[in-house]
Amino acid sequence: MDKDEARTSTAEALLGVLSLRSMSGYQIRLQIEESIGNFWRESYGQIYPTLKRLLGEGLVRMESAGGGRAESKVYSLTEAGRERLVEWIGTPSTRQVPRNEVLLKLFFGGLVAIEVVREQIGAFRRLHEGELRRLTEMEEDLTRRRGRDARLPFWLMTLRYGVAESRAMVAWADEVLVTCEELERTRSEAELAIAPVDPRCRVRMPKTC
Amino acid sequence: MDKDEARTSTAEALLGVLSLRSMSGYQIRLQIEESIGNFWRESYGQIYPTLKRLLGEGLVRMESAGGGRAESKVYSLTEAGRERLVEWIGTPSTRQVPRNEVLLKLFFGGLVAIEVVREQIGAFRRLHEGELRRLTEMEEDLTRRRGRDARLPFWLMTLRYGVAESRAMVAWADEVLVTCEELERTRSEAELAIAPVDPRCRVRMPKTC
DNA sequence: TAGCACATGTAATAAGTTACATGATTTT
DNA sequence: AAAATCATGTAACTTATTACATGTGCTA
Repeated sequence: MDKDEARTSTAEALLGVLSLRSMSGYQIRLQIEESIGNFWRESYGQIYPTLKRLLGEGLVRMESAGGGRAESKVYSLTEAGRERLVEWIGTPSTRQVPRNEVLLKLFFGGLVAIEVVREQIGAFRRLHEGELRRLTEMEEDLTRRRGRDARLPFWLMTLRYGVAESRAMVAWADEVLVTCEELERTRSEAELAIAPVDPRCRVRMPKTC
Repeated sequence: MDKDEARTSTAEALLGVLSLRSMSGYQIRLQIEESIGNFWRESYGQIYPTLKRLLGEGLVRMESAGGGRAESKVYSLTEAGRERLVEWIGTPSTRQVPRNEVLLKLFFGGLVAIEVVREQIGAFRRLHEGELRRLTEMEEDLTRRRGRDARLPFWLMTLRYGVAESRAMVAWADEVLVTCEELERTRSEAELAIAPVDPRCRVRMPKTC
């Protein structure tokens, strides 16, 4: 259990979006949402303090602007900031195990009726089907609107990631649903083996059965 | 931006592993690692306080045991605990966007030399290739050792998730690597278009070129 | 004039990791 | 005797979200 200077990449995410264009903290949030929002989120509670820190480190520069609706502080990337960003992109990425609630429930699925599991996985499947549609639309939309931008290929590749993932998840869910059916069949067979062959007998069984 | 009682499922994860067998806090950690460790982690800093809370809520029961190497507290699931667990399994799961550092770097990949991107994605590919091998081994091992357990299908399905995911990630990485090659080709063509047609001229160019 | 979009910022809260303190027993 | 394993627990710290306070200027 080492510490190893883990740190998260909030600062680098901000430097990244500022490499697209100069922005206020408010705009950074919107920009994050609509560009890297599929795999990265930042809240104001992170953005404003981080911008202050980056300013202190000389990685961004700030200029007050009153032109818009409200008084705003427009941040831009400095040369040092750009260098930091470029350096970070080349740095090995660490991946930590992300928690997965659906898998946690599935793992203990033996404790509940099989329909409960099926419903859970069904919802998961629908979610990823929706994602698939949404991402495909984004792909088309982005290509239409930013066809000339030299950075488009990189943006599309991140979208393709989501597509690949959701496709795999839909396929996996289908596999699980088949297994659920098999389990149900096995269960009712086991039930039949215990229960009397004549179905009429079941009706006459007492409640404790 | 609503709160909506988000809560995480640390407590339920503990109830879940306690449904496998009664355990001490220490053993819970080991058990988590080797059963749901592919998609769920807990640290002692979470486990011990949560156990205390669950005990207070009557969801687990505790018995001191001195039989082992050291004095230990063995926790078991109560009926209420089991009910809570079962109820939770049927509850709709929420998914929040998990941060993805590799995608963040790829998104801003236009800022660096293409080899840097390729190295980053190459490492990602190797990681998932390794995962694929590891998970497949786990699958075989688990089937061999727990072939009779009625819960095995559920355990295998969570493993299949990882397999499906890593397979998709390897395929995606290959797709990205191909795109990188294309980008490189396009770049050198653009370079050629600017540079004189006769390659001998390049050698005679001054450094500033 | 009410409400919305733009805008900055912080305090409270939550969740979680890491590192440490402590100690018994077993293995090498 | 040293090292590893089993075991409990907490304090410090980090990270992040949420909710709120505050205010401007445009639009319906």
